[in-house]
Amino acid sequence: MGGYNIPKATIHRLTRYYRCLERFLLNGKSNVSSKEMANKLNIKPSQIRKDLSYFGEFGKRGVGYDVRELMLSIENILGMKKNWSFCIVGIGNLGLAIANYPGLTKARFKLKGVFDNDKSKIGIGLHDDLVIQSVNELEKTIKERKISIGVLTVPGKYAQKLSDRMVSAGIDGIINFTPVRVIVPKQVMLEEIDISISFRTLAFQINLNL
Amino acid sequence: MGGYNIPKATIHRLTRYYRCLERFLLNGKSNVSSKEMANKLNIKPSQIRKDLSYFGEFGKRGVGYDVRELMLSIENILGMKKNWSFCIVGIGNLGLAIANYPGLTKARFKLKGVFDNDKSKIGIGLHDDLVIQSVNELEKTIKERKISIGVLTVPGKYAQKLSDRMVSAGIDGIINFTPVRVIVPKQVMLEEIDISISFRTLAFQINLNL
DNA sequence: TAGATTGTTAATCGATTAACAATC
DNA sequence: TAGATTGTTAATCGATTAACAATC
Repeated sequence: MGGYNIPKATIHRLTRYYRCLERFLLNGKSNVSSKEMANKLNIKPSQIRKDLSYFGEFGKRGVGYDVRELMLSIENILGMKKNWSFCIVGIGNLGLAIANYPGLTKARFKLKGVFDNDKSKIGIGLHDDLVIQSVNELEKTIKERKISIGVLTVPGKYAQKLSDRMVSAGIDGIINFTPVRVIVPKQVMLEEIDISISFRTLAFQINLNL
Repeated sequence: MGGYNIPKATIHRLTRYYRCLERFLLNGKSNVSSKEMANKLNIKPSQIRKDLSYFGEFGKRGVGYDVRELMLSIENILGMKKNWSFCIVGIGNLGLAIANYPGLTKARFKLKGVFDNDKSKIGIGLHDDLVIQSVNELEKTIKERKISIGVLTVPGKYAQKLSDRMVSAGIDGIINFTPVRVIVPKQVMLEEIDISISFRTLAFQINLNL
């Protein structure tokens, strides 16, 4: 059941640590201290050490961290070298944008299914090996292709129903881009990205500064 | 200079309160208590009252909140009835998706400029009244059309430079969709949305649960 | 008036940061 | 050994939740 109670912020920072280590490695550095990393990232050294301590001991006292080793450790922690399969439900502009998002393939997220309920879209090819399928085939395809992550980019009113269907097909996690909050059982992981809320928050802050 | 030190989470929740009030109004309710709202939203009543208390007193003790009045107050707090103009820098898949994002127009965010440096895209019309412009015209257009929000959907390596250019043209806020963090002066507001981090966080959580 | 619910103060919880003993 | 830096404990900070006096 996992669940060490690790702050989400820690996970976000781990990806930043990794990118930082990549740069150090490129510059030919093989060892690095939490202080050096913290300076680059504009955070406190103890934050880095605390974050890492959730997962084990990766450094040498008095010496620091081996860049390559720490990268491997973070790769392990985050499951970065695993291959993840995902599908996109709703091939509108946003769905298409995610299908073509360059960072995902590099990060081993492989698109294995695309669904829509618009008959004019069904059957159209995507990338080399995919065809837009009817949402009727959602459950069957998730099971057959062992898809573990589902991306919801449909109009809000369909979000909960399609989320339920993915859950019933055995999906492990859902990324919900609709403005509607969906409910999933606790064993299914959920990330919500509400683009309009970022616009709203920004507008509020600008408003405050006037 | 504003800056009451209001948690970002409070702003996010205010938009949820507003949506909740919309539903109550539709159901013909004209008065509502923090308890009733909290039940719907699955949070604590004191959270709602605390959030509202940052901005003033909006209820009647022993009675609750007038639904319509509270909606108006939230509209004011968040600047929801103001018109906001924004531009998109980088008309790839993601930029196009945001250009066509349905919630934004409804929320009074008006697209006033679209830029790219790909010659094959420049000159193409978008919506009724826009044409994709060269990034050379970025500063001029931001000033002429009084654009206050800039959306960055370019490859990461161009992010900082284009951010700087928008800042120098007098932009008020930037929404950065690239995986690269940008630095802006404190008077410029910044929101960062890293889509790949959500995939990564989800993968981590799934990994943990195995 | 008695009951209900606010606005606000105090307590709790969780995350960040500082301090330091352990140790390379 | 002396200096450096870790891993971890304790202190601080900030946000959420509970409690309650004010008051409709």
